Amino acid sequence: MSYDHRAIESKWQKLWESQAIFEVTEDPARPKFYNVCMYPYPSGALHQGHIRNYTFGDLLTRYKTMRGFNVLSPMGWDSFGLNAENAAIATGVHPRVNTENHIATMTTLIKELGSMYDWSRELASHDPAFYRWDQWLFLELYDRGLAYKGEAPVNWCPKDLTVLANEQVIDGLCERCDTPVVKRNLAQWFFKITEYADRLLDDIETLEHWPERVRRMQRNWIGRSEGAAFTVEVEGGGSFEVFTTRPDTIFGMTFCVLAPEHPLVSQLVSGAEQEASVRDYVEAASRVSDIERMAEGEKTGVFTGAFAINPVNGARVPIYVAEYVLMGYGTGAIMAVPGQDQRDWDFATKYGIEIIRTVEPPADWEGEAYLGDGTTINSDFLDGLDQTAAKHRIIAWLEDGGVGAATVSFRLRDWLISRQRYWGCPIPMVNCAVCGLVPVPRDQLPVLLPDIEDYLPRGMSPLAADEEFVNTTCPQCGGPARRETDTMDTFVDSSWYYFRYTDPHNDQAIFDPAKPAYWLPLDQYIGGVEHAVLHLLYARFITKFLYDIGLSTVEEPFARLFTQGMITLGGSKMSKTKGNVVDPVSLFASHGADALRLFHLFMGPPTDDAAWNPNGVDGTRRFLERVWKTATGDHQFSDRPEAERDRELIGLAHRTVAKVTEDIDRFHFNTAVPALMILSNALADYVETEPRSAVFDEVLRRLLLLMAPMTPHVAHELWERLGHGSMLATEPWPEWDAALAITETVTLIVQVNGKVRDRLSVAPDVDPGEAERLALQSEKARVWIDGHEVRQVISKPPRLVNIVVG
RNA sequence: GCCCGGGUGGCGGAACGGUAGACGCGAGGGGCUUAAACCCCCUUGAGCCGACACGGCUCGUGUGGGUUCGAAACCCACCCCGGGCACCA
Repeated sequence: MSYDHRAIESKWQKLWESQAIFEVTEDPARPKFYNVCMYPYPSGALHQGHIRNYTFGDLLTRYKTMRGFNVLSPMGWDSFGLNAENAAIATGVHPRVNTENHIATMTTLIKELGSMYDWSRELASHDPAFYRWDQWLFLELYDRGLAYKGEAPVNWCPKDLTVLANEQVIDGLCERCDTPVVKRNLAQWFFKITEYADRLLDDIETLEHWPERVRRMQRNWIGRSEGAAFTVEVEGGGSFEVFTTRPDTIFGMTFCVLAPEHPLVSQLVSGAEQEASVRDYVEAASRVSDIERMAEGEKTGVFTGAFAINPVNGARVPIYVAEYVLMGYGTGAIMAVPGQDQRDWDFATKYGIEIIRTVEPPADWEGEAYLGDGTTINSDFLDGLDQTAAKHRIIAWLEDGGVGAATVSFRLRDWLISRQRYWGCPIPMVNCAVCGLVPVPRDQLPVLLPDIEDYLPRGMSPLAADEEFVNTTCPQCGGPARRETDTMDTFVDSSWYYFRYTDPHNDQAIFDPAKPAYWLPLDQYIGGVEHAVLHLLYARFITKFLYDIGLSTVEEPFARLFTQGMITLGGSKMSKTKGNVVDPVSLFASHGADALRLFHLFMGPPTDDAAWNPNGVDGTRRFLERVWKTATGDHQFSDRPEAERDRELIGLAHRTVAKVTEDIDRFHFNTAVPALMILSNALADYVETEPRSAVFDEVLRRLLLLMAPMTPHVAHELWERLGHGSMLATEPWPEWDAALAITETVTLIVQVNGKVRDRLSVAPDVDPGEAERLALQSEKARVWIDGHEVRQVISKPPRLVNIVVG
C-alpha cells in the first residue's frame, strides 16, 4: 500500500482536535446548522450501525462547515439503562464503572473514525450534573399536573421485574428480553402525554422533512378516532360510559360488553346467580399475558345477568364481559352492534344474540357485518340518512338529552416513566405520612443515586433496600418521610438532551433559554428508524412542554429527520446473537477509517438496509490508492491536442462538483461517490508524464475539496502535500461554472419507432431542424425508414430524435 | 385484516417518461513476476447472426393488461418480499 493510513489518520485527528475546528459558539453573523446523531448507549463497542450513523453525520458537519455554516455537532452518552445494570448483576462490577470504561473506549474509537464533534459539550445522562435537570424537569411537569402517580394496569415484565411503557411492549413481549408481558395493577408515575395528543398529531403535518414512514407510524401510534361517548343506564341502577366511532348505528345495539377489568363488573354481578362464572372468567383473563389473549382465535365472554337500557329506544339488552373489549382503550365498555361490526357479529352469533342491521348493505352483499356506507334503516328518526348525516343527527340528540357528546378517543396512553430498577435517575419525590406526596425542593437537587451493593431486581427498586437513601425528612413538615425508590425511564433523558448540548455546563438552570433559541430546531437529526415512535414522540412532547413554559422558542425539535437503514449480512441484521458481526474497528487497522467511511457512503441508498460486502472496503481502499498515486506521482504530459482535452477534463470537474453538491444535499451519497471515482479515473488517464500542468492542479484541487467531507484524512494529507498552506476542513466548498461544465459534444440518439438505431455526435446547442435532418440522413436509421412512410418526427435535441414510420 | 415501502445482471446498486445495467464487488482471460500477492489491461444481462475486424438482430427491469412516438419509471389487476399497526369499539 502506498500510503500509511495509520500515520496520516492519527496525525490529522490530532491536528483537528488541537485546532478546535469543530468547537463552536453562537454567532449571529453566520447561518447556523445544528447537526446531531442520536447519542449512543455506551455498550463499549462500535458496530457498523454506529459507523454508518457517524459517517453520515460527520459528512454533513464537514460539508456544511465548508459551505460557511456555523455547525454545532455535539456528542454524548445515553448512559443510564437496564443493560448496564444487567451487566452489573452478572459481573458484580458497579454500573458506573462499566459505563465510564465503555465511554472511554467508545470515545477513542469514534475519534479514530475521524468523526468530529464539539467534545467541549460532551454530556452523559448518568452524570448528576445532567440528571439533576431530569429531576427539575420532572418537578416542572409535576407542578402542572403533567406528572402524576396513579394506580393502573401496567405492563409487567416477569423476567426484568419491572414495568414497561406501552411503547416497550412488542407483540405482547418485553422488547428487551422477549418475555411475555403481563398486566398488573400498580401505583406508578406517569407523564401526561395524552394531554398533548392533539398537538402531537396535528403538528406531524408540519414535519415536512421527516420520512413519511415515521410520520405515519406516529399518527398510527397516537391513533385518534372521532366518535361519541354516552351513558348507558343499567337496569336496576348504575350506569357506564361507552365510546363508539359509529353512533349512527345505535339502534342496532343488541348487547353491551365490559372489559374484564372494568370496575363495574364486580358490582354488577354481586349476588347474581352468574357471580361465580363471571368471577372465574375475570380471574382467568387476568392471569394470561396479552400475547395469549390475542392468540385466542375465538371470542369468549360471559353473561353478567344484568341488562342495560339503550338510551335511544329503551330497548333492554344483555351485558356481557368479554376479553375482546380492552380496558385500555376508549371507556373499557362498548355498545355492541353486530350488524355493523364483525367482532360483535362473531360474538352475537356464538351466544345467540339478536342482530339488527341499521345500514342497508348493497344488493349483492353476502358478507356478515356490513361496515361500509349506505342508507340508515331500522333506526327511527335516522332512517334514510347517510352515515355522515346520521352521525350528526344522533350526536345532536345525545347532547340535547344530556346523554352523551361527540368525543375523540386516542390510542396513545400516558407515558409510564417509573422503573423498579437501580441504574436510572431517581424520582425526586418523598412520601410523608402526614403530608402525602411531596416534591423535593429544587434547591435540594440532585437527589443523588447512591452506590449500592446489590442490584438484583425483586419487584421493587433495589434502592428500596438502601435505608440511608430511603429515610429522609419531609420538606414540608420536617417529619420522617420515605423517598420514592423508582427511577425514571431512560427515555426521559433522551427527550431533552439536545437542549442541554446548547448549554451543557450550566449549573444554575437546565439551560439558558437564549442558547437553544439560537440553535434549535435541529437542522439535521440522524438515527435508526427503531426510534420512530419511542424517543421521537417523547422528545416532541417534552419540547412542546418546554415551549409552553417559555424555555423553548420552537414546538418541534427536529426540523429534518434522517433514518438510516440497517447493515445486514447473510440476509439478517448484523447482531451478536446472529453471529454475523463484522467488527469495524479491525478495518481501521487493515484498511483505514477513510476507506471504511467511503464504503458506508457507497454501499447503497442511506435510508435502505444495506448488505455488507466483505470485499467492499477493498474496493474503496483501491480507489483511494489510485487517487494517492495520481496526486503524488511525477507526471509527464505527452503530446496531444491539449486544448480540447483540457476543456473536457475541466468540464468534467465542474460537472462533478455540481453532481456531488446536489447529491449531498439530497442525501444520495451512494451516487456522489461514483462521481468522484469517474473524475479521479479521468484524471489518472489524463496524466502520463511530467511536468504538472495548471489544468491537472486545478482539477486535483477540486477533487480533494469534494473528498474532504467523505475521506477527510487522505484528502487533508494530499492537500498539504500539494503545497496548500491552509486547513482543508475550513476551505470553502467549490463552486461550479455552468459554462465550463458544458460538454463539447453530446450523443444524439436516433430512434425509429422508439427503437434505438443510431447514435450521432452533435453539438450541445444543435438546433431542432438540424438534429432532425441529421437523424433522417443516418445510414443506420435509413435501413429502417426506407420503404416506409415517415409519419411523425419527435425531435428533442440534443439528446433524441424519434422517427415514426408506418 | 388495514396502512406503507420495495421487486433491475452472479452480488450491492445506477438511470429529469428518452442509449437500461453508471460506479463498485465478484468471475473469466491477458500482462508484470523465478513464483505468488499487489498493480495494470481486456471481457462480463440472455440468446442469436456475422466474422480478420468493425458490427448487427431479437429478447430483457416480478406477472398480465393499459396510456404514450417512446415505460424500469405513469395507470389498472395480480404475485412475492420487507416494515408498521391490529379484538382500538
